[in-house]
Amino acid sequence: MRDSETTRRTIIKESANLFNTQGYKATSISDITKATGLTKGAIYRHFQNKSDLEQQALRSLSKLMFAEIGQSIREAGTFQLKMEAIFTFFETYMHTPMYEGGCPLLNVAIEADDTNVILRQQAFNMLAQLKSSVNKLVENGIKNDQVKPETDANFYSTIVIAMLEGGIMMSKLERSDDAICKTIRHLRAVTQSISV
Amino acid sequence: MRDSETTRRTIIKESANLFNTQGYKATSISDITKATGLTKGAIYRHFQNKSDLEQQALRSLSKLMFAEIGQSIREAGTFQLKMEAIFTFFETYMHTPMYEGGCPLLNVAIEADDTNVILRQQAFNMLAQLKSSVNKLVENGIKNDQVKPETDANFYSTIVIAMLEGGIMMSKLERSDDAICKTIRHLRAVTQSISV
DNA sequence: TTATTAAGATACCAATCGGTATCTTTGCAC
DNA sequence: GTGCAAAGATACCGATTGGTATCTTAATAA
Repeated sequence: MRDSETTRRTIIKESANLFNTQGYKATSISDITKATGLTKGAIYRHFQNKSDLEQQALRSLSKLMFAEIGQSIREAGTFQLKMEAIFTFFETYMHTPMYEGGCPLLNVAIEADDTNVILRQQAFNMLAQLKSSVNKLVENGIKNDQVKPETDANFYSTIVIAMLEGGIMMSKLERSDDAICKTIRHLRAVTQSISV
Repeated sequence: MRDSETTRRTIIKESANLFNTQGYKATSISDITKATGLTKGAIYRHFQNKSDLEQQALRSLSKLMFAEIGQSIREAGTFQLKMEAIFTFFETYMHTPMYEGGCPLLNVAIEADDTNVILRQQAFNMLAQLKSSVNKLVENGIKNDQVKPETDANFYSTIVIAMLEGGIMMSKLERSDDAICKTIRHLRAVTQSISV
């Protein structure tokens, strides 16, 4: 028989790309057949329905995103370097073809927050995971005398994420690095101000 | 004959509401007939096609938003008070039923940036107008010795807008004021730091 | 080489999409 | 009242939607 797992992966990869650029509801199954070269029958053999495919595609994007961020963080030694790794990740991934449509978290949050409970929950979990990651970085930084002990980790992580996502939105709309670079420049200053 | 202008306004109002909550592409004409109590024939008498309705509905949302912000700004005397007016506007309008789906600029920017050139251009113009407004506030603040003369207006307006929009996304997703309040708290500190 | 079974293709379904042509109703001028 | 024109309702169009039932192809075990 044919390699089931390979075709499954290509379906997820191509559909994730389409979902992230065109939107989840706006992407039809026939869009996915065109992108994969497969037929509807092949797709529905691997996924129960469109909602199932949406969930798995978003989960794939989420894993991809956190795997990359996680690796960058682990490779950096200090709090400041770890934050710098996050900044460069968000700065560069506008250009990488990996996430053609921009930040998967931002995209799905805006599309699903009022209409799709399942995707909304996944987006919520992604945001929680992102906040938790930054929180831990701050807490470890405090333990290792790299961050001022009075720092409010939740406050810091919230404004970092808000500013990055907002900067991405602006840069995507303006088709220019300008906004995301400015926001990161500010975030570097904020990070500096809480460092010992 | 019936009052054409009134029905026209209700169509725009109801469709703008639906577009802003469900998305533009995801909202069908039949959704709008249900919301307005009118029929397809009535809608297509007032608008050439769905794209035409989308444009006019977004323009209506845009006018509404800038009219409110503009008024708040005019009523405030100093740079700090004007910025405070913007902050409270973004802080409160999560609760107002006026923009049920959140920030019209953020919503249309995320949906249209890769797929709909017309709406994308309108979103681009909205962002430009918003940036221009904040820029002018800073420049006037410098003239009136309320803002430090070395302040980079473009830098300031970019991080203010990015942080507000990012905060809105997070607060909508978490269904909690927490994120937007935190971002505004930070923006107050930033605004304080550039004030004389 | 052949039987088996999973993978994928084809053909179809009702429902809905945006859009239009036509019919009916409404309100005003006379 | 009657005529008239504009506003809105109704009925339809082809295309597309998500989904399914069935048929064909391909790879492996015997």
